[in-house]
Amino acid sequence: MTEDRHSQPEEMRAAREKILAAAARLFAERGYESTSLAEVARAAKVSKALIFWHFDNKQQLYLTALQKNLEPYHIDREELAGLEEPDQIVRLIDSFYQFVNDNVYSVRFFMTLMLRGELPLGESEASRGSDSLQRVNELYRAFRQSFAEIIAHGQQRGVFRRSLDPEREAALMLVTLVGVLAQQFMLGETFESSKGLIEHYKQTLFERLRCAEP
Amino acid sequence: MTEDRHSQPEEMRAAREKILAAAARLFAERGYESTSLAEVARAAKVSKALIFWHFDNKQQLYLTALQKNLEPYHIDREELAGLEEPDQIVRLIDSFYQFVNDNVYSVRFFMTLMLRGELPLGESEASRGSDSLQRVNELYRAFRQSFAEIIAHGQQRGVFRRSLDPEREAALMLVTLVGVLAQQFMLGETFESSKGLIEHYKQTLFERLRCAEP
DNA sequence: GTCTATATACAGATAGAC
DNA sequence: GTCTATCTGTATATAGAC
Repeated sequence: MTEDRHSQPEEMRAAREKILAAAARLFAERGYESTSLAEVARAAKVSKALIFWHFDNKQQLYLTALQKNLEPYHIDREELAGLEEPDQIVRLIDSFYQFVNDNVYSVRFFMTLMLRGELPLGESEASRGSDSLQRVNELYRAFRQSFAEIIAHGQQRGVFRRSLDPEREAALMLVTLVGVLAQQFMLGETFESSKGLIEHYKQTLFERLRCAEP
Repeated sequence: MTEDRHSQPEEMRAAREKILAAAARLFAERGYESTSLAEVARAAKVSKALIFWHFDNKQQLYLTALQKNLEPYHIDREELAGLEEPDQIVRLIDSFYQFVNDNVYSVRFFMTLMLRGELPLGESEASRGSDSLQRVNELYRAFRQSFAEIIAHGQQRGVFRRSLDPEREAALMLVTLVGVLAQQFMLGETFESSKGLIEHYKQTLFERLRCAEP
């Protein structure tokens, strides 16, 4: 999971970009309803009217900002090559939380959206909003599938128990990771305070996955 | 986890109660920002002005409605008495999801609030933060502690592995339960579709907790 | 206690100068 | 492209009759 945003100095960016950056941050922090365009304008240091020159309306700004938040991320499978399966799993778990930690606002934002089913514009077609949500779902599935593949490989190589169903295990893993995340956000805890729990989970996980000595 | 709301026929209730009921439902469904008092008034079949006679302002109505949503719930420890520890755990897990299923709106609502940090909380003191969030935290802790106690008891009776730390295990359990919940909400799944996952988790859990034959 | 009517503020959105 | 000024709708909240 890596990010390749090519960021530029604040002052040099075109107004449109400044608006998008401010909007992405504010919508993520405060949500759609309670973020006014006046606030976005102030944060971006432009006039309200300029927002309407660049975007048709509030919703379109919002959708564009969403997409901007999602585009740069992908799972980096290269970096796992050559590692033992257990290490691959550890690496994937860590990069999951690294990603989350680096993008608290966006992640919180998307969790809120999905939680409320707030895919704006109503969930009926035509709303390109669901594209963004679609992307999140893809990302989620990609993680799950990566875990499943690693487990399956590990089984073939005899390091993981063969009695397990990789898909089921991967699904449960993702659920747990998301649970830690949710708790972290919901109880207002920091990433640091969750670390103990995460380490404990890794240990638990390997006790489950690992073969008894062959 | 049981509910003991004493509901009355819609027409007979005092206006204040009708307002609270409508507010609780609408806030839970649509959130604070996007629920107008006009809608509440319409749903409660009273005038907007009457809301302000009964409540100081929108926020106070909101907080009062929240409390109404939470008060009736508690963990019913009686119902666990006499069961074997593993059965107690199964029962607690099931009643957790039963509760959630019976109160989708409220649960979703509170998760959203906590996620957005919309209420000034954080689990440690200081927050004059709403009583309601405090209540949610208490409930969460009560569940976790119940699990920890059951595990500890099971250890003493020799049915669970003694090498485990009950608090740690309970924390991880809650995280997983919340994770299933979060996924259910976020991916728009139904409770039914999560059942397979939950059953798989129970099985995984007991493989971890149970002693090898003594 | 409950209503109608109204005050006040601010949201999203437009017009038009530069 | 960016601004100031303004329109229009709707939100919270109040006044006052009954």
